[in-house]
Amino acid sequence: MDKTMEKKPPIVVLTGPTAVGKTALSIYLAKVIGGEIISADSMQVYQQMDIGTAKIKQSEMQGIKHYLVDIFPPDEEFNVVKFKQYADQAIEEIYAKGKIPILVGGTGFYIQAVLRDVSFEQETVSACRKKLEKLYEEKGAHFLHEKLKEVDRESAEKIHENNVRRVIRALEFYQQTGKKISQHNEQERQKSSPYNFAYFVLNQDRAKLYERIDKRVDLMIQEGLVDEVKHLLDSGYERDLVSMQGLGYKEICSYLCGEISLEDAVYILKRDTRHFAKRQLTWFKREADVLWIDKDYYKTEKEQLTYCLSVLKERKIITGTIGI
RNA sequence: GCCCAGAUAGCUCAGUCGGUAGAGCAGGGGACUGAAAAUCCCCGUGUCGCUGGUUCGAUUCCGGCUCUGGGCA
Repeated sequence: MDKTMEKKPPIVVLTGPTAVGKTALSIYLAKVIGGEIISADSMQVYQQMDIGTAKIKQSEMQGIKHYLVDIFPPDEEFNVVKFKQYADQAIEEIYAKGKIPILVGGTGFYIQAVLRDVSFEQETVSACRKKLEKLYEEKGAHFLHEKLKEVDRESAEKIHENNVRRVIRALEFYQQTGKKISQHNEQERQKSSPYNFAYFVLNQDRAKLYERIDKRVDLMIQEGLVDEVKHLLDSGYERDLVSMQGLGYKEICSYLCGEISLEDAVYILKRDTRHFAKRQLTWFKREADVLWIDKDYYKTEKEQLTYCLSVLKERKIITGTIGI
């Protein structure tokens, strides 16, 4: 073994806002460096949800193994903790084969959990959250926020009282572990990554991205998104499932239930997807050590790939012999 | 051709009893550590259609013009 080589295990991340073109580049990259793909996408894990999640098709995979795609029914709740468990396991499997794991997908939160090896407290999913939700219904957001102030002042200062979901989570954390979530977060933030990683974010001019989003939504409708959602509802999967909160699903549900016209549903879906892309970008901007791949500069996939490879060689994630 | 109603932010519109204007949406920025495609926070100057008049002062009142709806011929 070369002593100068990085001791940390290698990992590649390829992300970016929705519809920017991650999938195509990821396959190209995986083939060239001998990698396997772990999907970092909170919605593509669900079976029967293909069109709306823009899930990669078997034929598009070109023989590259994908982990964490299509693994749960729509009524199974998925979250970061599960993601972290499955992803860590997949990473081990990939190393065992002597290959490089490539994390591909737009859920920045999930990527962070794996890359920084965030540890999650052992918590039992209890009635605790339900109780807090009920408390909110009865007493309102301000009351809950005041309650949080009593047990974890720092969190209360950081979390806006209208952000009920996060206020509830902070309270839940305290009740379940006896610790303050603000302290836990602070601890985890200090951690440095156990990996020798390259974190690529594919991006392009905002107006062009929005055009792509609009087109992709139109395409989803053409490909039968409405039927897909209808089939899910007919199969007994209800609107309030976590999976059904995904973009494309909640809007089409609203149409199928007669609340809005299809035209309005499409308009809202496009708009919400644009908003989502913006939020993703905000996340990536804040992440440290991010390598932006500007599509307006690296215009072709080949140029994008060449850039990636140069970084990977420099960081000794791949050896110098690999080329296109 | 005549009558009526409009013309104000990218869009839909409110408003100023005359002292140069503000909502929603769009758009922009931000937060995020067990729902994250979720959840939440912050950001509003624009020849007030053009042109005369009245006035200390007009986007606001009056006249003319242009355009857009609707009606009558």
